[in-house]
Amino acid sequence: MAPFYIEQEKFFLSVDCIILGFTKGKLYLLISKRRFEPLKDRDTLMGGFLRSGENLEEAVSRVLYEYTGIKDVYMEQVGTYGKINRDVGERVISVAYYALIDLELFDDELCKKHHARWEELDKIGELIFDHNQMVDDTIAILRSKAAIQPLGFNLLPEKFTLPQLQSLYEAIYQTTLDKRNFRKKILGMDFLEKQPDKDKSTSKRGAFYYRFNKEKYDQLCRKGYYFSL
Amino acid sequence: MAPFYIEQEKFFLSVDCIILGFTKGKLYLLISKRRFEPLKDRDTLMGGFLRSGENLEEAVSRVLYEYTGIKDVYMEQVGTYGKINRDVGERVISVAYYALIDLELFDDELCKKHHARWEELDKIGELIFDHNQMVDDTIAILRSKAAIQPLGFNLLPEKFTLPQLQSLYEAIYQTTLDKRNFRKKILGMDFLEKQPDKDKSTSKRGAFYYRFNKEKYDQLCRKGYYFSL
DNA sequence: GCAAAAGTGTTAGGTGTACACCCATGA
DNA sequence: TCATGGGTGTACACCTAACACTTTTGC
Repeated sequence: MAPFYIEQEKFFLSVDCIILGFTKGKLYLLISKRRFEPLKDRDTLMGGFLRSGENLEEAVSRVLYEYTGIKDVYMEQVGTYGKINRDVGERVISVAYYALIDLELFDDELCKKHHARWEELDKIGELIFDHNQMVDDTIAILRSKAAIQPLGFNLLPEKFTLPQLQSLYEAIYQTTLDKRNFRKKILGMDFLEKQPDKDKSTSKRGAFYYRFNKEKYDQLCRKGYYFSL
Repeated sequence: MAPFYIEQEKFFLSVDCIILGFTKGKLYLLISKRRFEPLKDRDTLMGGFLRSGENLEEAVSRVLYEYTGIKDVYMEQVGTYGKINRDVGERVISVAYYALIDLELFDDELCKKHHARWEELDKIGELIFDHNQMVDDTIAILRSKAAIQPLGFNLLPEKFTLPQLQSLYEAIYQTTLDKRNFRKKILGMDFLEKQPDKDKSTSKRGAFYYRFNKEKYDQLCRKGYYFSL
């Protein structure tokens, strides 16, 4: 490549990850302690600087793997934050991505190693820079997307129960849903597969497992079908 | 500021603008000819490099003003495009914003000066780099947002008629709407103010002008009201 | 046998959608 | 007077939301 743009300025670019997990009816955010100056040891999202050999998504995957030990995570761009003084060190433009992970796959050892912790989403304290804003923007996106796309399944294990799924939606929308209406709607969509076995960890009777069938869902979409709540 | 991050790499950052206008029942995109190498003279979105003294939105406003002569435009971030080889010159990470402008305010002289032109949205040819992708992403966002937020008014003059407004929504969603149902719904929302005068440019009878009352709309929102289509 | 969570149908009210005719005016 | 686009009301189907009791089983 010829140096076409030499007269232009260059900038530091980072990626920040809003890593969400779900368990026991609550959404959790992975928070870490910043490892370097400025603002060393303050609460921060997982992040890292972009390197010249990688795409944005690759940088996010790298950071994600480093902090969680998980690969192949569902992620989406939240937006880019570029205010001149957002970083108190030097000017850094940051691209935020959120990731939804299944907490059962999560490596607790890595968590300790990075001084990272899962914090309840509605009890998050002050994070550095504009990281709280990034979290808020993520929640807004999650709410609007989860209603029209089956995003939530990324936060659950492969096999999950309907009460679990319902409590996930209740956590996302901070509301309570009618059990009967919820089941009617979600089962009417025809892309959940009932499994023969039950989860007996939360009740004596046990709740049947279901599985999200992506093929069926995609097939329905191609026929002009629309998911909605 | 101390040089905290010296060991990190820096990148070129640009902003690209998807500028949309609406007139005569159709959406138009402002397209320009690239003024420098590489790919000089090819069709491109309006764009420019970020400078160290400005926020992202300021860079967009600068580019927008330069090409259209308009200030105070409604704009939103579309996303950030950072693939390693997206720019054939050198690596450039680009933040895309869309802007909705009222074509009546538009300066045709500037258009000619910049070899820019309004192209019908569904007749856009090949643009440089990933600019077609940016346009597609914009349309997707516009469709999902216009249904739940009164965005469309940014594309119309202050005073507009209901047939105009309806044809705007028809253009955004590539569909036809029932006149009676549309009027019932939109007037039921109570933030359109009927004006005493008519637009007689499209019919002999003339259509009453309306005005979008942002105060009323905000007030309704605060009461938990939700706009929807 | 009882506590605790899982599972199951019906109804009323509201919302979306389809549909056809009269009105005002300039030419 | 006629052609053109602006404006109006109703009926039906569908979807949503509210609601209470039975089942299973470990203790």
